[in-house]
Amino acid sequence: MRVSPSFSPLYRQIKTLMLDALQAGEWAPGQLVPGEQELALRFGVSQGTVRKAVDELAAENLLVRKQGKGTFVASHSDPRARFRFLRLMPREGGVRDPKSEPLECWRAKAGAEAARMLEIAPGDPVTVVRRLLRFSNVPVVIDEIYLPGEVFPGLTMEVLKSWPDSLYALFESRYGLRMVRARESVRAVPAERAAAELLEVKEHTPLLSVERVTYTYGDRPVEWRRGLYRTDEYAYMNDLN
Amino acid sequence: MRVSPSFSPLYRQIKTLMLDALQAGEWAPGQLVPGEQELALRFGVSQGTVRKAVDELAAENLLVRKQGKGTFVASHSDPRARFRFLRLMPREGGVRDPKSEPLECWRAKAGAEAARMLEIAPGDPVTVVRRLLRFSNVPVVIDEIYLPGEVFPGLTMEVLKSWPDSLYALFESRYGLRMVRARESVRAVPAERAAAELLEVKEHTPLLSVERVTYTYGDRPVEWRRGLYRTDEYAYMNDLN
DNA sequence: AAGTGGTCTAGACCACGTC
DNA sequence: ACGTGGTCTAGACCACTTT
Repeated sequence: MRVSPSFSPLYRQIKTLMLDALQAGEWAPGQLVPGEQELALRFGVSQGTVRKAVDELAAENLLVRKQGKGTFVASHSDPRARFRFLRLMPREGGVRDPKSEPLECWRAKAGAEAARMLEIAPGDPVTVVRRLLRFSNVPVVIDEIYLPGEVFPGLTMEVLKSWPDSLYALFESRYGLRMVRARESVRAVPAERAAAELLEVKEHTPLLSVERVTYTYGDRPVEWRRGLYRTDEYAYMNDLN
Repeated sequence: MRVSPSFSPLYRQIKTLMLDALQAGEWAPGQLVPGEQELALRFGVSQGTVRKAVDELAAENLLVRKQGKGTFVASHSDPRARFRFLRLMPREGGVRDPKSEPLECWRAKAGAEAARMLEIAPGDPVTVVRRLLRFSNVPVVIDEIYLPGEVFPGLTMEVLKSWPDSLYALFESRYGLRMVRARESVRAVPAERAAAELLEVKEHTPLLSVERVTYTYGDRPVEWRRGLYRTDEYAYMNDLN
């Protein structure tokens, strides 16, 4: 007898409930979440079932387990997660020491492409940020970042300049918004005049064009950016499994 | 009291034993591995412990679980795994329909860089393969592939031509060697004369340079390749978690 | 000592595929 | 009907951190 045309195991339902709690901000980034025993009680299941839900959330980098201490909500402020999405690494060993320098920040209306990527209507307000990334004081990356205005109100140059490091850490603490996953599309393009000057390379030098859409909880896109990377000293590293 | 300075849980030891069996060829690619109950008996642990070991091996794409049927050794012949390492996708939807055309195949001695990448001695024999990948009949990728001669004896143009599709499927069935993971390093470079002609683009057109080292069981490097990708119609897609 | 996550076991039952 | 992996439970004990 067919009983369950769309069967969903208990631990997945628990996982969804925990996702809801994360999205609603009940547990904020960096904070300790209730123990497994307590969650088991709250959801009326065994500890093992909670454990499986937490396992999956930890595998997706939404939670971080620390033996003996507890389970925490992942945070962009965590030093180990600071450059989680930055794949650019030195070609020859060495260290990666990025410094962000905001260049511009203005308000605009979403064009067709930005609207499609951010799943908003064309003409909706967006905030655009341009910035330069230096590694060991050498300019390596230009980013142009499109953010839905509704999601990031009051974002100005002053605010950007007051946050020396990660944009995502700023978003997290100022807007309570955590970036969960991203998808990048990488191509090779020639440097245009303006980009060449900023990156201190000759015009037409091949650059990596890295377009990224970043998603928060619930697969909601909240950032679209295009980066131009110099790849003479650095390379886009990727592990394939 | 400190009891275990280097504690290793049981399921990891089981996992290692299973890795040994895979590496030794006791279970060949595509084949069914013994059931969890049987493995539990063989290793003298509970089914749950075997399960955790298999879980990790499945997460690493070494095994594939199929409910109701059993657990199988992952295989490059599996249609779903055929282009597991190829990140190039059409920019505008559409389908990906790669056809491989071998261009050259010769024997050589490993240079300094190839030797370092393949962890062999400079001067050791290597086989070099050059090939062209066409998508919908358009040339998109040139690959130059370095293989340790010891590992791939008797590899010739005739052999390559007799395998229409995946190189890795060939390696697997002819040499019993499975590619487990890879690391890619992506940069933007200008097209040189020869590459430009093959890819039917103008000289100096920016191309993606994709260098890949591929590893088999036990993190043993067995392939080093450099690809040049046209990225006008296709892009290197990457999911960040 | 107490609390957390991590491991291991044993057993029951469910969903899926095959015979 | 049977065998496979998938889920769920309950309980014991281990490893790590803090009090």
